[in-house]
Amino acid sequence: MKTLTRSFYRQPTVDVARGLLGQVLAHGETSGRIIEVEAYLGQNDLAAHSARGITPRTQVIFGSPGHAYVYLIYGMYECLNVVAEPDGVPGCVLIRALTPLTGLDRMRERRGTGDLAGGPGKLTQALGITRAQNGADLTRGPLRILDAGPHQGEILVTPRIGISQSRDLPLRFVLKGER
DNA sequence: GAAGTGATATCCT
DNA sequence: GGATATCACTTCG
Repeated sequence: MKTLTRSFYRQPTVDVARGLLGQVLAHGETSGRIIEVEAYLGQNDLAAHSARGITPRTQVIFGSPGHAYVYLIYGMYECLNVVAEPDGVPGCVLIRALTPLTGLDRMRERRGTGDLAGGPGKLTQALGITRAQNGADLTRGPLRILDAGPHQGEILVTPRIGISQSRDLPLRFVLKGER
């Protein structure tokens, strides 16, 4: 499988979000198919971390596309985002859920029992992704997204989950039947 | 349905 | 400098 190239990420955030569905997120021996994502825009989107401009934490969102934005939420969970849009333009895609493909034993080791990658905080644990990967290049290195080709199946579009602002925007994308 | 957890941003002195 | 409110979640009851 080929790794997704920089030009794929250098697109409008919503296009990157839709394009990521069905692709394969891989970290070392562990990997999974992306089945649920959310887009976070830079403008007119108060739920986005980048909404109030550039800060030490949000600078990678404004940086080069195809890099990872990893942050800690609620004191205990990491969330993985993919930076979209050209350099200097904010926009990122939150990876919300995977179906595990390889390295299942390793994932179980890291997660313990129960669901492996059905939520944003779970999949980072299962793949061993932490803030150490913040800013990592997804087109090279151990953390990558692979091009699995076009997926068959419908994309469901819904409002985003777990946010208090800009709830109405239809920016959550799910592969139908994979949820 | 609620608690737990700590970094971050935005106030305040 | 310091205090406080908020938060793109998970787990256990």
